[in-house]
Amino acid sequence: MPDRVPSPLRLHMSLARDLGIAILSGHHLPGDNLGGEVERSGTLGVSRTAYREAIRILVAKGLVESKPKAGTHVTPRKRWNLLDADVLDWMFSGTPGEQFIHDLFELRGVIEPAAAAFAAERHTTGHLETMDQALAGMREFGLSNAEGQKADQNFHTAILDAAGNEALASLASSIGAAVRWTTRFKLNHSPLPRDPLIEHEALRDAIATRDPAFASATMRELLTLALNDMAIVLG
Amino acid sequence: MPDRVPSPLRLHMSLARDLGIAILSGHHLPGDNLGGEVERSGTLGVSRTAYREAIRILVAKGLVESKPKAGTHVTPRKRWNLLDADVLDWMFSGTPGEQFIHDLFELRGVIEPAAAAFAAERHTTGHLETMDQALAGMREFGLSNAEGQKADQNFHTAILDAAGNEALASLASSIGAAVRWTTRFKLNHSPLPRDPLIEHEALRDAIATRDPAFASATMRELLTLALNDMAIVLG
DNA sequence: GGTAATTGACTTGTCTGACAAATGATGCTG
DNA sequence: CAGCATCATTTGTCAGACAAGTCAATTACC
Repeated sequence: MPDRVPSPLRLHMSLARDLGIAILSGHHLPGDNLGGEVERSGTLGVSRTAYREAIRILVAKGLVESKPKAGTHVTPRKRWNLLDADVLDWMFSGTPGEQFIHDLFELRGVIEPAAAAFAAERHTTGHLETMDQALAGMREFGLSNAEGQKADQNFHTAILDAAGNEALASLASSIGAAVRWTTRFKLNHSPLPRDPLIEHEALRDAIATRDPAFASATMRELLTLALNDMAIVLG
Repeated sequence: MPDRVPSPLRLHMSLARDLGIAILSGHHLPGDNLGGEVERSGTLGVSRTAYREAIRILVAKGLVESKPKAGTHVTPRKRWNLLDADVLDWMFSGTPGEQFIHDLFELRGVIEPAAAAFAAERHTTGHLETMDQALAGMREFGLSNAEGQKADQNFHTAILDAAGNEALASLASSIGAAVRWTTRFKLNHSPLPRDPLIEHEALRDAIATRDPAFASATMRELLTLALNDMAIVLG
């Protein structure tokens, strides 16, 4: 299977991405008017149709709202779906604010230990297998390349999955973004990043023993270490 | 200010809503093909433009995906943004599955105690005022009408807000949906629902004392009682 | 003179019809 | 039988028009 390169983004998605990034990066502030559809689509050199579809996407993600005569305005930050997969992607395409990184990790600290506890109670052999495959991937490729990073992400997703809670599982993409950011950030700032494989294996075993409190504590440990690594680099 | 009635949904949003509900209610299963754009927009009696904008919204929320020649397919459930405000609205416009309700409350059980702890540490007087206003609303109107239910929701949102974490705050709409459902459900099934005002006031005071552990425990208590109420009604 | 209803102009919303681009399926070729 | 070229179908994009909505100025009326 020749690694299907993801088909280039459609125009409307590409537009939504560009506008989304412009908003998330602070280039357009909440309350700002993006200008009329005809005017804006004109300067962008695209049809009003494509531009409107892009706006519909942004509206769906809570970044803007548009009313007749009033135009398209950036919504207050509180209304943004910050945990949406695309929004996080757009956020991390640049350099997100330090505060937001902190918040996202704090969310991890809330979600993942709880998920680990549930996973300890409810996991099936299938979930363990997925986790083991992910660990094997991390072991084989290391975290310095895309394959290994994907494996890391798969490991954390598998735990959310094993927790047997759809609402929690919906946060997998958000957590995944944080996971990706961690490795990317550490690789950029630290020449020899500590290999977190041991803690991951310990976590897997903790879940396998079906001891919720133990699994939760082990997850907390893993997150603490990950956070320490970043704190050290940040100074 | 004469209570602006929310302008009727635009056609594309209305279409997205209808299709979204059809998907969430299981009328269209994951993998199902929604049919071609021309065909479908024809039977719905709308233009392809409006139909396409509706599809863009559903794509943005992860419910469907469309590729040339392949058509528009419902995505696997795992890809759905179940915590999106609109998706939850659509979900609760019908009768959501019992398992999902359970999952959502379990998520509340993870998020809200943690948020209460953070709120105890970080809240400002402004947050306390908002909470007090919400409590006043609950006291004045009761939970049997829209005003009071809104106040209840505002109270919980204020706590997520006071936690000083944007990522957590993004879950406000999801939590809010669960809160709305609780009261609606209890009112429908129990003639004299227990008034949860006392616990809310206790929670407010717990947060005001700036004792994270205490605030967290009080929140857990409130949630336990709410869950018990529902369990009793469910039998 | 001030307030409320009316009109007007501008912007988003919707429709129509056409062409471009992508892709799954078909059938050909080695 | 595998791989490749072709084709037909469907989504993607474009252009232009009209409908519906909303804000603002203007007018009418008290």
